Amino acid sequence: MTDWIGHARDTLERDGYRVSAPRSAVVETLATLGCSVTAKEIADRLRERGEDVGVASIYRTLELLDRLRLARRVDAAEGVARYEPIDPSGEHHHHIVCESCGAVTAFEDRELEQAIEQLSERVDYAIDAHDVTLRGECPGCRAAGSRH
Amino acid sequence: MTDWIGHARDTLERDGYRVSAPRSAVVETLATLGCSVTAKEIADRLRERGEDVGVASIYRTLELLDRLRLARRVDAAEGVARYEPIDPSGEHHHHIVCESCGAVTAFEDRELEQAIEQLSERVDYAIDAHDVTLRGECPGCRAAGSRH
DNA sequence: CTGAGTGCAAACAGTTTGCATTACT
DNA sequence: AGTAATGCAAACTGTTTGCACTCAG
Repeated sequence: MTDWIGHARDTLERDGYRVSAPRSAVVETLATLGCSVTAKEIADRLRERGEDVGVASIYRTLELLDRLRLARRVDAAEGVARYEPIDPSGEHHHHIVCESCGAVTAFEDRELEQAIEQLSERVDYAIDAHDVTLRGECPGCRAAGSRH
Repeated sequence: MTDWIGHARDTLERDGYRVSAPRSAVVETLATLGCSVTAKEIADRLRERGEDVGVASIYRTLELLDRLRLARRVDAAEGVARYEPIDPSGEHHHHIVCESCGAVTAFEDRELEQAIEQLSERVDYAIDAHDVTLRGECPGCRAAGSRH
């Protein structure tokens, strides 16, 4: 995980982009926050640390990372764009989101990946990515007995 | 499909909501447009037909349909909320979106559903819904040889 | 010195909300 | 009459863009 930061820096450099301080800060923060991160979360975290970065630069950096396949946009919850680092090994996970409290949990499932792989070969699109989102009630909310 | 309209009307009525003209219009339009529909598309369609409905009412109706499980929000593409009718039989599909042109195609896959079902039993959330989105290049864009 | 990158602020797009009006029941 | 629902317009939220400025190569 930590060396994703190095990988990202290298890729940026190799592709002729400058590894500026603001960009580095966004990359590091994205790596730290890890999974399903919003632009606002990055901005807040950076502000706390005193290394303020303008929102525009954050968005531009995230878009760049997405374009370079260093990060991906995940469409779990509605309304806000969320990003997460892409592991160069190709390993990835998906998300379960709680419909009551909004909590997001990650999971991996070999069977699911297999089904998607096979499916991808049958369709007439050239598939290069996929997202799966499960929705339900998290253990905490179940215990609280909240029926939406 | 057509009788989803009746089903929706009945449910609204049964639950004590008025089946007003604007609501009906939204329900019918959603049924007609079918898969992965935005509020704007509904508004436009209705305007064309002269039965103008305010955007606020469209959003309120869609939210109501979502709450009553008559429709669901699909998180395929980023930025806009898309809705589609829920078939009372439980039958449903997922989407492939073209990263070049934005086209959306629906698909169904038994294997995939099975994998998700099994997975759902293993996790500690009470899963009641899921979304799968494949991304790639549609046949048209592939032919056009567009590398993003 | 030159252009890539930044930050600000204004512009935008989609969605939500407050409130006076309309229209079922 | 009483209240659910509507429509408008203003408010909001998240994101993008134009532009002058900065800074690294």
